[in-house]
Amino acid sequence: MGTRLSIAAPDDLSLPRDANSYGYIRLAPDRWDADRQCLCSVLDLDNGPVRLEVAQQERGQLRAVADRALSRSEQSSVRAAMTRMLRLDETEDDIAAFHAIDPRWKTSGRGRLFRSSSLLMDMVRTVTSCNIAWSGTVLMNERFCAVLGRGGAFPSALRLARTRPGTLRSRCRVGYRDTRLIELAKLFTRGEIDEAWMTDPVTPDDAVFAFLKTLPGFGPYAAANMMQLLGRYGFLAIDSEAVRHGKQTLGLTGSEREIVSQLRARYEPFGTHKFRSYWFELWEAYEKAHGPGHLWKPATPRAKASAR
DNA sequence: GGTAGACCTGGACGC
DNA sequence: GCGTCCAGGTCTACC
Repeated sequence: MGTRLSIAAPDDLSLPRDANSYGYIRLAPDRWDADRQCLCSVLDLDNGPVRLEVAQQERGQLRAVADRALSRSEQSSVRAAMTRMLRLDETEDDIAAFHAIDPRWKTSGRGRLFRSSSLLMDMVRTVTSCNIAWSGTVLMNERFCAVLGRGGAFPSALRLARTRPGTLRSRCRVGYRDTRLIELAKLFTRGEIDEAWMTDPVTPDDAVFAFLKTLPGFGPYAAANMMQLLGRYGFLAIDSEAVRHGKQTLGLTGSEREIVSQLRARYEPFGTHKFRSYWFELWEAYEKAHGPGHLWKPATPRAKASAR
């Protein structure tokens, strides 16, 4: 007999909209069930892996159903995971502040960006999204969880740190990213990545960004992407998809360098919210082309970041 | 500081 | 079915 638990959410949260705000919802062990409109995931908890289905039946509340009984401590872990993934700790005032700077998203209510249930998972997903088509990222993460994770969950830092590069390369097909991912996991096991420091509002953005760029596999794009995943939205993660958006949707012209420069100028007025302004503009273009994100099926063909 | 080339995979394409 | 080419961001060597 599984456990059912209710999770308090901000009144302005819409699960279909806010879960489908970033492509990581489509990376194992997470999944959006478009038919049942629920968020599915696998978490590795104290007593082993558990499959979860999370739905929203009423305003201000989510309901999670686990496939086995959960201890009190495990229930807290589920709540913490959902809080992180759906950014439930971003208040309505936080979102209103974004809408005050960029009113284009006030009607739709967009403001929250989906992320992973842990910092390590966000970092691995970011590294596996670099220098590869989105379909490759999806495949890598599927294999990563299937090969290394208990019950299909995301592996622990310890498990990843103890994995041989050859295993990652041959069975998870991560290519040259093998040693970078293992080194990253080792930094976690040695306590050299301090999430509290990175999320502390007192820590300057530039210090966090500089630290991220020292991590294996993290260049300017990956570090900027991690900034938004840490709730610091004042950095633009410029990749080939951003340039494509500039050309195709915004009609920018010139060399790639000139387009990047125009993109930076375009989003500069949004200050500490610029990533969200950029991202929701990009996401809106995807939804215009493919329909609402919460109706996308896993097989819907999409370009790389259209699923990000 | 800027630039070129290697890294690795999956997919598209031509034969 | 096979071989070739290409996209994608980071890293390192070199100027």
